[in-house]
Amino acid sequence: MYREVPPRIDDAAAMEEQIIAWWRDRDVFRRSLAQRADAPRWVFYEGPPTANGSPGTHHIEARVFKDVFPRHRTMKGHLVPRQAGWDCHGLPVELAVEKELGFTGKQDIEAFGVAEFNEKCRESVLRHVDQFAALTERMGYWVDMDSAYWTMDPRYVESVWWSLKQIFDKGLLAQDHRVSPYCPRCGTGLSDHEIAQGYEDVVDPSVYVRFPVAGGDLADRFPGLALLVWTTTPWTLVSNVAVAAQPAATYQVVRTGDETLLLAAERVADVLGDADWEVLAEVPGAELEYLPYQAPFDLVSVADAHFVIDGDYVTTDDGTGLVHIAPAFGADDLAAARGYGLPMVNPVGADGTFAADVPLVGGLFFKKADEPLIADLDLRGLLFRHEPYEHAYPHCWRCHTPLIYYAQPSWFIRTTARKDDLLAQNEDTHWFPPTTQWGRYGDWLRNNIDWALSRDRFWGTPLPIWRCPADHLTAVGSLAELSRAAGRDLSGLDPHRPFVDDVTIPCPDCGDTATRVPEVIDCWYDSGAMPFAQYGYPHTGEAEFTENYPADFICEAIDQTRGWFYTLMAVGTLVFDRSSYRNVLCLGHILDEEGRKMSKHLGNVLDPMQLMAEHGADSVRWFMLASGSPWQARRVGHQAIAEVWRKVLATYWSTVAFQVLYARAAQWEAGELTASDHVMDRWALSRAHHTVAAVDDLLERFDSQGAGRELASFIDDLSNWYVRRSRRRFWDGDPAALSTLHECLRLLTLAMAPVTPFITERVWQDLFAADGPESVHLADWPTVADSARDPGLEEQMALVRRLVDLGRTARGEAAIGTRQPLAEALVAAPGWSDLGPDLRALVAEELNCHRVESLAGSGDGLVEVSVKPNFRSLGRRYGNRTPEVARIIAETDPEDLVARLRSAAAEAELPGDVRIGPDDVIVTETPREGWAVASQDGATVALDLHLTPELLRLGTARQAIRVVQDARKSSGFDVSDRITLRWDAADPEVARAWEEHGGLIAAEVLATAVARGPGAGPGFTDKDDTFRVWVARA
RNA sequence: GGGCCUAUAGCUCAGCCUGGUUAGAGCGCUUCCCUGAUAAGGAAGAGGUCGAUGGUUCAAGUCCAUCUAGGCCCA
Repeated sequence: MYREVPPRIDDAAAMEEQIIAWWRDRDVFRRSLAQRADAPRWVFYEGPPTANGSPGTHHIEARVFKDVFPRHRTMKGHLVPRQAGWDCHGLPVELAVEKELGFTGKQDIEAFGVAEFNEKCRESVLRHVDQFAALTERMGYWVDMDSAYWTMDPRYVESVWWSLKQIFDKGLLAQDHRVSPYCPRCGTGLSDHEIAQGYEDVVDPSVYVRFPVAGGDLADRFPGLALLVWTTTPWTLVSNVAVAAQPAATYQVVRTGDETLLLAAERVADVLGDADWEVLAEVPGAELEYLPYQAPFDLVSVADAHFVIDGDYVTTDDGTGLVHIAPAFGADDLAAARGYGLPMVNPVGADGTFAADVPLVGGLFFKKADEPLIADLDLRGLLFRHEPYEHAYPHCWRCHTPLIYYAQPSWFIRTTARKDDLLAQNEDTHWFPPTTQWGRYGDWLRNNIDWALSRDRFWGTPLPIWRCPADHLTAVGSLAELSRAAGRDLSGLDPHRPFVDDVTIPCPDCGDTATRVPEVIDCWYDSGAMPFAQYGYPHTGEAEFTENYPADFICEAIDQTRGWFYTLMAVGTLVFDRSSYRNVLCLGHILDEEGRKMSKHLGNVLDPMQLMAEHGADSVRWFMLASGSPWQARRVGHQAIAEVWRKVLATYWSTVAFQVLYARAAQWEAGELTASDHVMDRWALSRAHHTVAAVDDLLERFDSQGAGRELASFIDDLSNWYVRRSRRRFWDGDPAALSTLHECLRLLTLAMAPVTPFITERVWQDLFAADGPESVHLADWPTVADSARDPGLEEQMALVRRLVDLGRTARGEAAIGTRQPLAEALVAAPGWSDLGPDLRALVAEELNCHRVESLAGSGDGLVEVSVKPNFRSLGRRYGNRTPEVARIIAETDPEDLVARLRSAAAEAELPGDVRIGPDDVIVTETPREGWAVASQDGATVALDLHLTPELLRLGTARQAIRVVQDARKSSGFDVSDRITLRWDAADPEVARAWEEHGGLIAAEVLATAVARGPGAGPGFTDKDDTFRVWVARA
């Protein structure tokens, strides 16, 4: 027999905590893996969260999706290895520690000691990982945290080293220059994150400069022609090597005053303003390529330069559409200049001052050089215009020094050399949603630039390259290799700074002493290496890696397109010539109730642990999975989550509690499914199997929203139709009903287990564990029996429910409550004639009408027939004649038309050579008079409103039953308690109703005795006080 | 500036791929009904120029183009 269960779960969180403890005690997660040890694998990779702070609600989102699909696949018979991982390195961790220590820069860290600082970073990571672990367990995310990979583990670092050596050996890892914001005072580059904190409004000079054209066709045609170039950083003009033009834009040669200028057509009016000007010629931007010009300064020597190049990124929204290129001081500039083999000219030193030997500006701080340079341009007649320009410019957030975009040596992975391979790998990857593949992500790949790998920082995987004074480079792939190279045992070395920095090796090329280069690597490389590094491959874990590569499924939020989705694919392609994953689910972000991004700054952050404490993890999970589209940004709020419990999970539980209540009352024992011909049983089982099949299919396609819709709809059907309609059978302990609901709940519980693992576990324990696996999460996905499916019956039941709704509408309009029995209802609806007697009886009972008949059979003249064209079927056949055919149908006598369509021919020929069948029209039949009628979509229900005294007395009896039931409930009686019943009524008709139907009333309310006359106390009365009743336990 | 996503009821979201003539659900509001499991359920009402404009089509919330606004990512 079932265990007793409470009618309601008042504290979902407490229930879940018990389940968590139970899982832990029984080691259920590990066993769910163990029992699939030899099963085919469905590999999942956990993208490691950066443990630099407390987990937020967005972490739950991704982790719910990372959990539900592996659970589903596990039930389906796969082994789904799930190893947790923690991203330990990187600037975010360093910044968090710097903040804790009150540091303001690299100098502070160096003074503190790199070893000590890195130790603090390690501690910080450990601290935050604990919080993630707590969240993970609480939300029911099953992932193996005991064997979690940590990117700071020596074994992991060694594996990363090995892969970097592979890339180095392929010639794809090299040092080059990278333009990045740099603080000349602090002597360090700044990350994007830091720049964002330091924008300040400043006034810079905005100068328009003439670059005289130095040759070519245009120079011949327009002597004295000059390019007009706009810049807000005059100091970079010293390093000019080219001018970029937008190839797709149109440029004009314009005469103004006594000079001739070239600039973008769209800019002419803005730039020349009120001055008189005349367009002499138009030139497509693309034709300007290689047009030579005279450099604005000749202070440093630049060879093979100074011509116009194509610049796709050049805009004509401001400036002149001609952009001066100084590769040392702009990322776009550097990229564009590289394409033309142009040199990089950098006369500015690391301290931000011009080299001493540069004429005019030598020794000046870069910003201070603007003034003398502008004066010099003016003197030489090259300055066209000079005005102040106020704009936001990045400053160092620590010392407020203006940053300089500055080319610094940096290590790159030549991903551009493998771009075609990356695109090919992307071609073979399944993206959800599919648009990401060639949209956001594909676009990023097509515009791929080399991966700037190195960081001038402390807490990261050290770049394993040793360099000797002769610049010979040696890549090291493991501590063992390093030991061999160094000639001493370093197997126990912590492969972090500063310890690796102290290891020197003799250069294999020249024997001189090689020291490690100072950089650490981008922590995104660490996480991209997780498919092999989590096993320490190839130094250890060969078998695990081979079995688990590549992943079948990964899942993160959309911001990872340029993050983990990319690095995982890139590292896989670079090292193993294939991407590391096959299917990728890309989630939208979680927003607050106002649609804003959650941030500490706005104070709109929802603490995930608190959210689960309040609503339960199941409700939060359901919300994340099923409320809105996974790949769309969604708003999360308390109300929406509370609704999940109320509408879905509480209803599910309540159905379970109902089953338990009556099964226990009937001493019913679960066993084999009791075969039943009852139409409700057949329908419920069909719906259950339908739901299992649909949820299965939807989860296969990562459509958790669709799966939630199916589950919620079945829960509603079960609770508000099957149970409601079948109550009497449960009171009677009907084994077929109990067995059917048992089976429906079993199928539902299994299908819902991946989504809401807690409540389904609870239900499993209470109802099913005795006859099956100990845990629902050790159970197999249910097999769908085609024999149980009956789509025709499901359709017929849908019609029944539609007719019942129509009947209610009709009653509502006639203001006659459902409790009042009526003599007759007439129905007209497509499909009505196919309904069996049991389903018709169902309609009669729901409508509380003694008879339900077909409207068509009620005799001629009673019924009004109207016909509407069915455009969907007509349109298919008649195309542009459809409106005309619709008009012809409208002009046809509807009664005649319907008669013809219902004749044996089932077809009607209309004027204009129109031939229509029964599907081409929607027929609505309504009785003419004396009926309450409701119609919709060709279905009509008409209720006979004529109330006889007999019917009225029966209505009174129904009212009496209702009042007694209420009385029982408010007196706190148990549903099976027998009672004695007393009643009194002044109205003789009411009294007659009581006497006439006393037996019925007594049977319905479990009264052993019914007598007229007052009982003890005030008793209970109906709404209109037509009678009074007294109840007492028998 | 570029790319992508989104825009449907007061709010949260379906519907759009595959076009069909009173556009759906839930929450909230009003009225009523039903209730031996239910924090439930049902009916009706109020509440929609389906972001705008143009196009394709016999027919557009649905397909196409442009625009606007918001979001995300990147400059």
